[in-house]
Amino acid sequence: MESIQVGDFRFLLDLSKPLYEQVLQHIRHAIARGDVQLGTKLPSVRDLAQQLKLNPNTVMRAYQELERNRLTETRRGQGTFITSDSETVNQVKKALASEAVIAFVSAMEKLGIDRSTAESLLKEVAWHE
Amino acid sequence: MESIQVGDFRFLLDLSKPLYEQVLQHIRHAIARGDVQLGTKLPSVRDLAQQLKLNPNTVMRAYQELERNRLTETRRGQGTFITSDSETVNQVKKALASEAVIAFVSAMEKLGIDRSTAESLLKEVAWHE
DNA sequence: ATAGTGTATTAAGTGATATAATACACTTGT
DNA sequence: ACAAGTGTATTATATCACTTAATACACTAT
Repeated sequence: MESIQVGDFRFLLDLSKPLYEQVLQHIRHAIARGDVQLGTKLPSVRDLAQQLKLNPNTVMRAYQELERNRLTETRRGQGTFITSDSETVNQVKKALASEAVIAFVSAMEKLGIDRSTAESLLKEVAWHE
Repeated sequence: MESIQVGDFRFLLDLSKPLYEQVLQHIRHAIARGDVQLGTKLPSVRDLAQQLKLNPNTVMRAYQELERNRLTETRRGQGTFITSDSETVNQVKKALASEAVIAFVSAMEKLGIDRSTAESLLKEVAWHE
């Protein structure tokens, strides 16, 4: 596996999930983490496609999903820009975190693992902060 | 959505994931939770297929995956039986729990959420034990 | 003008999933 | 011996999501 650096972003693609989804998530996470400055321009669709060796349509799909989440804004003829509204970023971040929490709790319930046991399991895991 | 009861199992299928995977997970979770007695016989491939309105091949695929996990044993001409080895069940349960924990921690890391914040989020969730 | 943006369209290819129709090997009960 | 019920294998077909490809168009900046 080789990771590819494009601008502020580092991409590591595999075949486990749809490519457009991986591109979407890489950028979304970078924004949520605060790794990229708000208001800055994303690589152009064609640029990113070429560097990641993907079809422009595939990158396009990721970009459109980002805009649907209001994480980016499109300016015709100029490019796609990360939103400058930190509140939007926080909302998205919170929503994604909530999804992950719900998925975890759901998984524990399906396995019949109670709360205290689940908390013990969590503590056993190395946690890089 | 309508859930279908077959023997000791309750199935609720949708189109969000492969059908064979959903069948697999329903049975696997039932075993992990201890909802079914060890050593008992699963519905026959044809029976389950008919009741779930699936193709026998689809059910077959789920059953083969269960056997790969050693959660079931096949006796030619007799049927597919849940393992009697509770240790195997515990191992699988632990492995699945571990996967879920890792997925959760990974999600938090990707979002740049630290441990204490993640724990707070977990506490906000209603937890049916 | 020219080059660089996002965007839309149409076509084609690929792979995973699911169904369908059969056939075979084995076990149990009669 | 036979029939019925098991798991299993094979071949074919259909569908759908994803991806690529090749163009074309509208807009913006230099």
